[in-house]
Amino acid sequence: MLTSLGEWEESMGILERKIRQKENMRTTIMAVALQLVKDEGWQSLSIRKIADAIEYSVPVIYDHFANKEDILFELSLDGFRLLQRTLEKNKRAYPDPFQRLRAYADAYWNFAFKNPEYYQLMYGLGMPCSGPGKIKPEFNTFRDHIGDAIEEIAQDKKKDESEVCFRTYAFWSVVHGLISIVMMRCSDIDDSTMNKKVLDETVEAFIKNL
Amino acid sequence: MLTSLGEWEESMGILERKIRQKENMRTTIMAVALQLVKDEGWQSLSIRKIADAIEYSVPVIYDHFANKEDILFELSLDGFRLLQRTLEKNKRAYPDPFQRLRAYADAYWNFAFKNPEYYQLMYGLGMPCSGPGKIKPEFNTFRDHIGDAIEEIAQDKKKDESEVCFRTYAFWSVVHGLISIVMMRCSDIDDSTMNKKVLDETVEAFIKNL
DNA sequence: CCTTTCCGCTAACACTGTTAGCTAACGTAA
DNA sequence: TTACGTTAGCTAACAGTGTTAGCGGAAAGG
Repeated sequence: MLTSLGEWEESMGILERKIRQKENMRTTIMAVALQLVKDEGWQSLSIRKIADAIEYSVPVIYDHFANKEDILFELSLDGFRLLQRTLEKNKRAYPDPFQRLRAYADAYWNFAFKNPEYYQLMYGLGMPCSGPGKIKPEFNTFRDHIGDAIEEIAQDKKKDESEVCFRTYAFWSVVHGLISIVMMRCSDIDDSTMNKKVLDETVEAFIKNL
Repeated sequence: MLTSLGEWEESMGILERKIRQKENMRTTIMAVALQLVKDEGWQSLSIRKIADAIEYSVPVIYDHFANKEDILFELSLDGFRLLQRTLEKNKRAYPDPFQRLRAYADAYWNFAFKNPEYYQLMYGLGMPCSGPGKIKPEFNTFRDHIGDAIEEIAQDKKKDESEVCFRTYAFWSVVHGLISIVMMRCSDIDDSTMNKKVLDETVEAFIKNL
């Protein structure tokens, strides 16, 4: 029973909402959550803000996700899938493994700075959505792509298995480490061109020694 | 009104005591906060938990810290100072710059895994206590120590300035990157001995090419 | 028509960070 | 001693958080 103008307006909002209702609620929640994270950072994401944005009440969200952490976790998986797609594109585009390694490093760099919110969710230490309990096979996407390229190079040069493993982790580490250091924005190298140059030089030096 | 030197000294004593007590409270809060972070992780640190632990009411904490973020920020600074002390010890212990680089990498590794809570606060992406707004000169401690050692090596081999800069960032990145990857515990290299071996091999390969 | 299912809501619980404002104890001066 | 000003440390509130129990009404099935 409607008892006031306020309640009537509210119910009209709900009615309008039902008219332009979209099919999948889950994807809507994810999209809205991503936008909120992009706008205000993952720290200020709240269930109520999502509920407001999707124009549903709070408990509806819990019909699709176990909890807030779960939403952030799914978002990070989306991030991994997005990165994976660009890596696979590069894999097809560069048959030469040396060129491919350069392309992978570039792709990782570009991904991180074009999608800092994803990068934080995916690789942030002590993130609510990651850690020992939350194992993501997707986490190793970048390593696996590097590994393939380095193995291809190793076959020509007859290097052994463990050598390939070490080189793979070394490459992954140097690229990931540099990007996360720069992302913390505490480095006093402020010129982003300079930062990218450091990456390029380092990658080049690494490749030369393969 | 003060009428004699004796009374003045007495009042100074009271003032000093008050200052001492105030500082004492601050360090007590920090100690308790650190313990709580160690026990339950920074995510579950709360002002009320700190208040309970120090057996004072909540607003007392705000006499010593602007907000919760400030407490985490100060904790991270303590972490940097702790790391700095061990780096300086290594600096004195290893006159040979090659040996010193190895020691620095070891120290960084040990620091991270002995004090994961500090490491998270210091280097966690998207941490409430770090980021663009919060500039910490202490952040560059590790880089500066590496830089000195690499410069010393470069002088013997007549390398130029920019080469030193690149090598410094490359070394920092590879050590930091590997540690943070392992700390995320999503890697499928589960044997920690194996992980350390990857670091050692990578560091060795890096040093060989200096 | 009545009954059953179930969608989406309200309202609550137990927390969180933060602060306004009071009380009581303290040091100081008369 | 008494009176006064300072201030330390308190209570209680505000506005927010994640999460869930339980209800109402609409739709579906008979």
